[in-house]
Amino acid sequence: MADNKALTPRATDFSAWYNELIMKAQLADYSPVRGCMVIRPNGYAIWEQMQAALDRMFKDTGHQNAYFPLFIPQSFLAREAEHVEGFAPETAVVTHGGGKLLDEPLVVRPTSETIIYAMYAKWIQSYRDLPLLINQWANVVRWELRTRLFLRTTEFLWQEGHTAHATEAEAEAETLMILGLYRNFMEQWMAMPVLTGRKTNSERFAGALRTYSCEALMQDNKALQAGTSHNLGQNFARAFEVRYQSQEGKEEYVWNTSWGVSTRLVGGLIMTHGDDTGLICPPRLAQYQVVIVPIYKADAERAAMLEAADKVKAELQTAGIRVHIDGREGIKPGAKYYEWETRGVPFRFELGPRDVAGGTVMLARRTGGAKEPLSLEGIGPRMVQEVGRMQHDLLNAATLRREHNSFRHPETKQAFIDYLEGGGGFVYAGWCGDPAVEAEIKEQTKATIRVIPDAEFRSSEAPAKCIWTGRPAVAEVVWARAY
RNA sequence: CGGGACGUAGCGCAGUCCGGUAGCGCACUGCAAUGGGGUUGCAGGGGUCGCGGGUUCAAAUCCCGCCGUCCCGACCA
Repeated sequence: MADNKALTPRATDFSAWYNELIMKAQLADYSPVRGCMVIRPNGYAIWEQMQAALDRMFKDTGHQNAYFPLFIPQSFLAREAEHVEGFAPETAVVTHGGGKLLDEPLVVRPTSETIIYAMYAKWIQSYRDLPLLINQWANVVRWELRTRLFLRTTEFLWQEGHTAHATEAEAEAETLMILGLYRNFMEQWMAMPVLTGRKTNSERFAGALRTYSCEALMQDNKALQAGTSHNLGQNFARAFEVRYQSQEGKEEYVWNTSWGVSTRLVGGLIMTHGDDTGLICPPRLAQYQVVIVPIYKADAERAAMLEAADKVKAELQTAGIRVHIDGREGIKPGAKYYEWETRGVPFRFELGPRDVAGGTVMLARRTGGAKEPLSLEGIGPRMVQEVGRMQHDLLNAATLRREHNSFRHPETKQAFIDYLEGGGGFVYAGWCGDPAVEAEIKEQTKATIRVIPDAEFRSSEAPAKCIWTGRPAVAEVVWARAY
């Protein structure tokens, strides 16, 4: 096991807390290769739960999985001007194979648009082939200078959806549908509230027409871009000659979308719910939703408690609850409690002789509150209810925190600056639409426009003026320092 | 790539100034007791002191070179 000391409190050093939590909960470890990360079983289990939920959602909306290769001919990347400009600086390039210099270097995919649309060009002939809705689960490599476990690593795991449509409207509808799907996943599964909206041009995906994103606010009041969905327009279709014959018999370029979420979400989960004890994993994503700690003295008691635990486990499993019995010997119950709390298990059952005699278990919730004896009668349905409630409570608490750390209608430029420099979260303010102003604000405050928010997130009264220049505002935008 | 710090057991460190048997805490292994919130006791295992060279009877320690890591700045899911 890892060391037994408490974590650095979040208030003391948030970043140290984050790193220590990951080590202590054994979610990941540093690899021998700089910037890379080993995802350990505890961390990978969360990712697997995420994958399972998202994969179901993608399939329910008509997508199929496929797999495209890791290596991309370097020339492919160059075919779309903005794309190559955006990604070339951070690619890893393979120059040798089998001991020989390659005729053409191979890029290790930083994202797969180019190779996928090269293939789509072969597969799509007619409007009858559209829409083409494909997703892939893959690893990608981006040669980052500054890395953080889960949040930004040189190699990371993700899914990337790539679709082709006959019309711009269809592509836009797909882009927005996925944005909503992501939001739903983040709220309902991760219990992580997000703002949705459009990115400004400077934050747009390299090669996209428009980029939309989900933005979450972490406990240190920094924003996390949690997922993006791009309307690629016909940029890649033109670069890769992805054309189809329309119903009217005309040759047209397809309209593409691409969208992705990554293992970064695990980092978002940690920084949304974690506390000074460790991880708090929302029950819907937890590897184990309930851990049973048997309590005993003599050997005879141990056997009886384990047997009772098995029965409880079976009942919970029947109700669809994921359960683990911690029957390890030589570790005191208290030590087990701390360990499972660090790992974020939502519910703990303590099961000892007194409970068995009384037909109860002692329930402890990871989110706090007093321990509570539960009757074994109907324990399955009861825990299903508890899972739903904790899921709801976590989302609620995170939403309240975000709103508490949001600032609408700063009166003056100085108030805007003060809020950001004082460690504030999301600031809603008017913007004149000038990219130079956006850059200047970033320069001075380190904050960027996270998103031009969707209608439901906008302030009831739209700001009339740009917070920086006083010129007429083209939109209300959300500013924050970001990961 | 620029500025700063640091490399000694799995982790955290002391020892380096002033050369002389490689240590401490935690973790780990075994046994026993303990067991409803981080358990004690006893006994153990584990080190090319980042790498290479030099000085010296003798180098973790002094000198030279290299490598690596972390933090701060320019780029980013």
